[in-house]
Amino acid sequence: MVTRAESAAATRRALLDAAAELLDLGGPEAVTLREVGAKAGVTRGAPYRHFADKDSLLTAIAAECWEDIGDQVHAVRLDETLPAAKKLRAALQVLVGIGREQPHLYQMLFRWNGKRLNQLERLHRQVCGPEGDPEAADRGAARFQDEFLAIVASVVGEQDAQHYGALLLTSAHGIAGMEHSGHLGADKWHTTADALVDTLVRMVSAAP
Amino acid sequence: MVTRAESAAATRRALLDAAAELLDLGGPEAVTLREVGAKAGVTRGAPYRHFADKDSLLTAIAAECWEDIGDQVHAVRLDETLPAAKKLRAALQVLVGIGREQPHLYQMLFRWNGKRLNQLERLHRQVCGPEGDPEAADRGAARFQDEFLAIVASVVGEQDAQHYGALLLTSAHGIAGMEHSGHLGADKWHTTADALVDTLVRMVSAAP
DNA sequence: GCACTCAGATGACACTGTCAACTGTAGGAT
DNA sequence: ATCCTACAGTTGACAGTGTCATCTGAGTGC
Repeated sequence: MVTRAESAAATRRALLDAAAELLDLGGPEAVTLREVGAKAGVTRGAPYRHFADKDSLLTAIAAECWEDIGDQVHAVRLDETLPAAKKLRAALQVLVGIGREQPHLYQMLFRWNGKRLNQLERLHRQVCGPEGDPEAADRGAARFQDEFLAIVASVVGEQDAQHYGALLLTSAHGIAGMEHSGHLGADKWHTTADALVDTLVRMVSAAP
Repeated sequence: MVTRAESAAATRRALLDAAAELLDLGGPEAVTLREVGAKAGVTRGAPYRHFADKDSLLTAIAAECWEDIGDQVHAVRLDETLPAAKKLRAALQVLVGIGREQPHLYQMLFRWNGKRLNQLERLHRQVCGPEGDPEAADRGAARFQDEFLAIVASVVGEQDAQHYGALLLTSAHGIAGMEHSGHLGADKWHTTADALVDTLVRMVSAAP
């Protein structure tokens, strides 16, 4: 026999998995609460017992992805076999790789946190309804940032880590985005995302 | 008296303007055909006489923006008072500036051309319905690319123009995107979008 | 003058997110 | 053992949405 808490947790997981699959296949528009419920074996209203709204569900997926990214970059940072520059390259490739293989998921990572709740609404949710935990994604992103910054610092020094870290991250983000949107076609620019990342790392490594 | 063609052209313009305003205020979700029609003084069905669907309307807006960007970069390229590196910076700032001041419009520029019609569907549209001209945006982007590449070539030479052009463009795109999504907050990275663009130009100008 | 074309209006349909009200059961209190 | 409560999940409903088939009426070529 399963306790009620276990059952609820299982449903929540099933909802997340179903939503992630739909997101992967057809983007955010394809994630309908009805189909998410059907895939998870419940009905359309059930998700509202676990997430405040559709947006919170997508944010929760992004949060899990951020956590995963944090783990990967953490592993890269601790990998003793890699020289610093290679670590930098590997860390950036984590992002670009997700952008390439799960573009819709990637978009969720960097989207404007749609209904950024003002303090009043957040309080209301905290009292009355299920907490979407909109901060979870931010915390995951911050974890990644810390890991990433440590790697950057090992290449350019603590002093310039913030600036060059931001430069590398935004650039990788742009590479991922334009690769996805088709504006970085090899026939258009005669280069590839990977080559751009390499150049980026090389230039920053040699930066004054 | 107005001819029918004039009236239709005026309506089309009104639709584009109304949609652009709604897009600016509330993003793509806020652009509803009903409200676009209302703002333009027609009803919800009217837009379908000018655009195949909502997506085509948004694409048309993006196309106009690309054209505008092309003009601006063209002017920058011809400006004799600017040294090459400053031209590069100015060209990139055109993009970053739009990302800052009209973020929703900016997103339309680089989105995956949603319903990228396969050849069959495109033929069908060509025969039966109004042409959304999904290529217009691509043409506008290509125009910008040519202008931009010429400026890049004047800095790094013809040989490396494609590669470094792509690097600069993707990076600027990432800067604009992360600034918009709030992931480039000054409190997080202790730097600004403008500073990043400057560093980018400096590094590329000094590149081997 | 007349048939025709086509911009626009209108009714309808399927689908969406969301919520109020309801149901049934797990799990603690008596 | 019995009652009670909390709460996961269901169901019905509603307001919007994009989209299409159909209709209307005025400009236009003959």
